[in-house]
Amino acid sequence: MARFTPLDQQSIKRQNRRRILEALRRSGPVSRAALARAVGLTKSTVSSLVQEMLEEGLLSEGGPHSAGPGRPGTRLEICGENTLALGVELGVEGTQIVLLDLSNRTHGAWGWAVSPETPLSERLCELAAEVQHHIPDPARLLGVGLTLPGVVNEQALLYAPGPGWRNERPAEMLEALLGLPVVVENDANAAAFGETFWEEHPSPLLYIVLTTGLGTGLVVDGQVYRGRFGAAGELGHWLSGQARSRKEAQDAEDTLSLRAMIKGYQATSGRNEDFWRLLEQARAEDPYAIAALDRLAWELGRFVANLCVAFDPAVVVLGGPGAEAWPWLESPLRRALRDLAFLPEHAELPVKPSAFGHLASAMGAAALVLQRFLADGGARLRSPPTSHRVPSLTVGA
Amino acid sequence: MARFTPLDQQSIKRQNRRRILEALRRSGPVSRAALARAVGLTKSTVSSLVQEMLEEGLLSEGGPHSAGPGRPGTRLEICGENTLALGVELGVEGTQIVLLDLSNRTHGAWGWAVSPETPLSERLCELAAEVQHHIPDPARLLGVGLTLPGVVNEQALLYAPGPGWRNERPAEMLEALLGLPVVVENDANAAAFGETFWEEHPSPLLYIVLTTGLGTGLVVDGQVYRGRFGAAGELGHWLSGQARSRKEAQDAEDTLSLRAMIKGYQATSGRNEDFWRLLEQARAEDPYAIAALDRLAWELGRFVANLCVAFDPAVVVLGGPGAEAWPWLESPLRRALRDLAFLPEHAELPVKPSAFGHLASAMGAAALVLQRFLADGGARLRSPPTSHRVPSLTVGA
DNA sequence: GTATATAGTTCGTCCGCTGAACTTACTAAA
DNA sequence: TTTAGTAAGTTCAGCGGACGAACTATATAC
Repeated sequence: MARFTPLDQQSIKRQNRRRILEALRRSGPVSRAALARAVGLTKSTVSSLVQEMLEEGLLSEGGPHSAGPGRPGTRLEICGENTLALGVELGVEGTQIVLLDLSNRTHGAWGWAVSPETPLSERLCELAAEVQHHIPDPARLLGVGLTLPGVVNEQALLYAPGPGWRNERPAEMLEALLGLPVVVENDANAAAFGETFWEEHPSPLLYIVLTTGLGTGLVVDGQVYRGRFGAAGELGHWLSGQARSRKEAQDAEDTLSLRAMIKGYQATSGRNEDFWRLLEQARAEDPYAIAALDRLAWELGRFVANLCVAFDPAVVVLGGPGAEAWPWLESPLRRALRDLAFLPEHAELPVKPSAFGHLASAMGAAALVLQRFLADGGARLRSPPTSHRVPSLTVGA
Repeated sequence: MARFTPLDQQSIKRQNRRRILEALRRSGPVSRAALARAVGLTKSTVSSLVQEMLEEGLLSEGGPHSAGPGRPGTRLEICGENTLALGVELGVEGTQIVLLDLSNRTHGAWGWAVSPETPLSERLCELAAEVQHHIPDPARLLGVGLTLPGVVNEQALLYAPGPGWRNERPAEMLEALLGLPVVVENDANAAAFGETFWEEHPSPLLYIVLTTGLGTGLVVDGQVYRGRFGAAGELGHWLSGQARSRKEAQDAEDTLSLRAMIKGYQATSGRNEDFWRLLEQARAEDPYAIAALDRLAWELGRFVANLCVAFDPAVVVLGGPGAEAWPWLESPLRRALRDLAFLPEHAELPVKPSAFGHLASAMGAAALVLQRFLADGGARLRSPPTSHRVPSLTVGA
């Protein structure tokens, strides 16, 4: 039986600190008084909590801000320098990195391609070297978020069909290499989380990653839903048809994925081109390309309609390379959704492309690190508050 | 933006009271000292909280309980009389009622059949009359839980395909009729919740209701997952095939449901019999009946395998009339699951029949009422016990 | 009986939030 | 320029709730 850790007064404090940080993150620089109103605490409480956080170097004071009569407030801000998080997407075909902080600033974003067969350990070493070279003073980071294109269960990778990895422990490996806390997550889950972390979205949010294959991530009330083994949302592997074994069976990816669409396009047009070329053709109004995208959109609409009777999301966000085709997808998708919706409400379900494009997973990974930090009310995860005022850090944008 | 209600010391107290109640509910009569160990509080804290709850009539003291050397403890128990909850399942073909309390005692269970076309208002009046007649002093109830075979969103019924109800407000109606708080929930969700409330289960738990149609309920960490409109888990309406409209389309119920199975059975055997007769035939080893059940089991296994890549449950519970066929379903289902599992882990997924048979939904409904009560730390939802609520209460002394 | 062990109570202490009173710093009108 | 008005931020006594040590109560083992 789980050991209970009953709430104590400190947990209240932690909670209130978290709320202050979240309010600051959302509403930008505001005064203590405004903060108190926003989080529902008294001025005195906010004042003393803010005082602490200032001393810890978590917040910083800006100039006075006058608005109408009365004493002007002092602008409070989250100190970005001390709340840096690194987000890394280890994709099948490349690695993508972003460096962010809690004040919503992006300090850098870069990536590179890799060969799909590279072993995970090699990818991690490569990553570690990159971090050591390009990030001055990595010890200041709160941590590293790492996403993988596979099933992640309790920081372990169970299975990644794309690159063919099985039963790996990337968190431990990377922690050893970098000496930093590492959070591992499935790529679609991370992207879904990132979307809710930086944008205003209703809950539940369902994120669909449309790439070679198909995957989804679900965030409910700010929490990633993973299921027992982290396989929740692996809907690309939903079986249709009557086959007696998984190998013979057809799955959702076989009809809904860029791979499937390109196959159809190649068959009808006779052209042997990849997704990006196909998009170019569509821009040039090539009927084969447009027909292929239309079929994709319809399949996607059918899929979304089905997700409504499974997860009943309040919003659906489309990500992955497939999202680049959004202009061609939107209206046929909407039509399919209207024709196939179970509830009339589902026909109006908001569906939109990701706000972060190809950075979505990496941004989500970083968000997971920041989220952890917030959950602890901004407690220093490492290097307890001995010397708080550390020299400032600037990273190439 | 949601109004924040920051934690105060009272919420800690409420939380601790809840934990004490939950520990007592699980572990039966125990001493204050044992309780303190179980919930991780000090003896003094437990003592004072228990003192209060005794005075409120929430707990009662039993005789001393001696175990080895040392002063024997005083057995503490939840007072059933003051924690009664009524659970009602309004099914398509009948109404089922249970009367329970927090100490896990069943005070009664009964039901009756109704005509499927009866309007909802009539069903509720009939129910109210039944309650007034058969329950002495209904005012003592903590509340009534009501389940409906349809989509329930924020206490309103959006759509119930079975009886054909749409946009009804059963909670308000029943509250007016009975003068009691009412909680409304989808039948599968309630059954799922009941299963986690009274049995030890890992999370997430997925409950499959196999009746004429097909529905599921999901409970994650003790919370029912409903989605935006309460349509989550309406998987009977998952579409397969390429149809262009919902009417023409085939859905999961068309292949996986008792209706579908019976249709198949009637076609092969030429016999025009219902599910219960089919079960009798199976008991008599009729090959047609057994073949029909085998097909059902296989479809169910395929469905469960798919649910693993959608919800990735830690346990699946089978309910509804279909669960009565469990002896014939178990092994073919297991086989299908093994052949179709995405992860090796999924092949071993625990699948079991509901512990509560045809009472499952009604028990779940009652559980929802009790759960609310617990969440408030056992605060009287109605009729505050004289001096303990508004005036400043004297602790200890 | 004596020793030991456990149950339950009492009371002083600590911690975090509150609310009222206060100081500070600005705007606007006289 | 003065003065009233208003809002920001600080201070401090007080309160509620958990804690822990010391205490009392009541059993078993010998």
